[in-house]
Amino acid sequence: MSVPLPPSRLRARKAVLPTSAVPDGTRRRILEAALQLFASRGFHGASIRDLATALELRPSALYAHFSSKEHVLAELVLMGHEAHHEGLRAALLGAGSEPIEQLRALVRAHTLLHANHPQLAVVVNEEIHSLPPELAAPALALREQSAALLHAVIERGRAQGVFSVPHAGVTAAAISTLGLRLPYWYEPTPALDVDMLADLHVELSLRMLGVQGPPAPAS
Amino acid sequence: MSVPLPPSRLRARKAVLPTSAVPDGTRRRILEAALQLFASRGFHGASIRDLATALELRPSALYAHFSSKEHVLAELVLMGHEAHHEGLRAALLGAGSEPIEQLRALVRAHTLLHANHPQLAVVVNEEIHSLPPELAAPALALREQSAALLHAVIERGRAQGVFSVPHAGVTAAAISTLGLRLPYWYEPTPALDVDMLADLHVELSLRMLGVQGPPAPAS
DNA sequence: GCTATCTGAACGAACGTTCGTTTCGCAAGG
DNA sequence: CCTTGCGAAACGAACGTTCGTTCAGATAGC
Repeated sequence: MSVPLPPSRLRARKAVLPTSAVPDGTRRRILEAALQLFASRGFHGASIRDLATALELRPSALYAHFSSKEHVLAELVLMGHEAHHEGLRAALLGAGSEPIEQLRALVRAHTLLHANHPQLAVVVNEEIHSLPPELAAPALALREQSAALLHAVIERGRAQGVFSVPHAGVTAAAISTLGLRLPYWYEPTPALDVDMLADLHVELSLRMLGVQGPPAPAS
Repeated sequence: MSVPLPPSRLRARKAVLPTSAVPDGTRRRILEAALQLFASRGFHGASIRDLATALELRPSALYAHFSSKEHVLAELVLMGHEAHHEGLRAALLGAGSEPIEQLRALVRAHTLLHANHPQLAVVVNEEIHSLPPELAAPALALREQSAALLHAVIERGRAQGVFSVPHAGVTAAAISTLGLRLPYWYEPTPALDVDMLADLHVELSLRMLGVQGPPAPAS
């Protein structure tokens, strides 16, 4: 009951899976509870018994749905990368052929995904290192593909002369990073909702790429 | 011997403490080995026995120097925050009174610290969440002071009209983030050494702040 | 009566930590 | 020069607990 609060990385918020590919049922409940726990205490800091307690189950019951604790993490990590990659791909498809529009779409999607699914963003980016290489590999492959999307847009924009950057790789890293650290400080408020945040990240990204935007409001 | 390689977050590089405040000896060796281990496997993923093995000691020997595993981490986390804060403070003192120069100094120092001490950066930013609140508190206080330094410079620049940002808080977060994610992708090479990287981060930061820099080289 | 799900008990291993003993460098005393 | 005593450091063995996981059996829905 009155156990001293364990340290927590993310304010407790209900974890929501970004996909409907996992049908309702115990398996989905396990994934959502594990997402919450792994995000707040880390993979090694959250035990199977913690997970079972959160689900009001006995530890052994989990093994009817997953073959090991690592496989639960692996599924979360893969799912997160899939949602991310699919989000970027869809955004790019919906944008026109102009690099500026494409970049706007990518940064918006990247920011919205990280802001709307902070726990998954944390687990995907931190706890993937707790997976053995063979379980992490599929996710890492997806990650490379996602990075390639951004690089391609930046390179095209540079070739067309609409982007002007001192160093494409460092700039791409900077833009990706905007989203990656979000879960650690951002929380939606009426004064700064996810949509405004995405617009701000687009603006910052374009500035880094040397695109002259509209003058900033006086505020 | 041929144990299957455990997953690792950071390429193995010798961990160097950024301070000479810790005298040579076993205590310092423990801190450096723990830094290496905690950075690569995480606090919960690295055991006292792992640490002892790396030091060619028996687990019990460590307790002559630290009262618990948590206290080893706490010392690393505090030391990292102190080095960071002191680095920023010194950089700011060495800069003039112009916001642009002050920002350049802060971003340079921030980037150099993270690039030169990647393990410490990772431990400080990720593993601090494994500490009980009372051990994390001193470091968190320092962190707030460091953030305040950046905020103050941005606010002064904005008041003087040399910076023009759509949202000061989000821009400050973006600039901090540039350094925080460095350990995960950057490694010094002749083609991109730490000094060039710091310059690039300064340039990106000034662009985000709406400062017109020199035109980017054609490369 | 088959299948899917969960329980209860238990397994061996690994965990952080404690404690009595041993080792060793070194200064003091004869 | 040898002995003695001392404090710091490391050892070796063990502690109680928690870890991930297994498995035979109970339960429930089709």
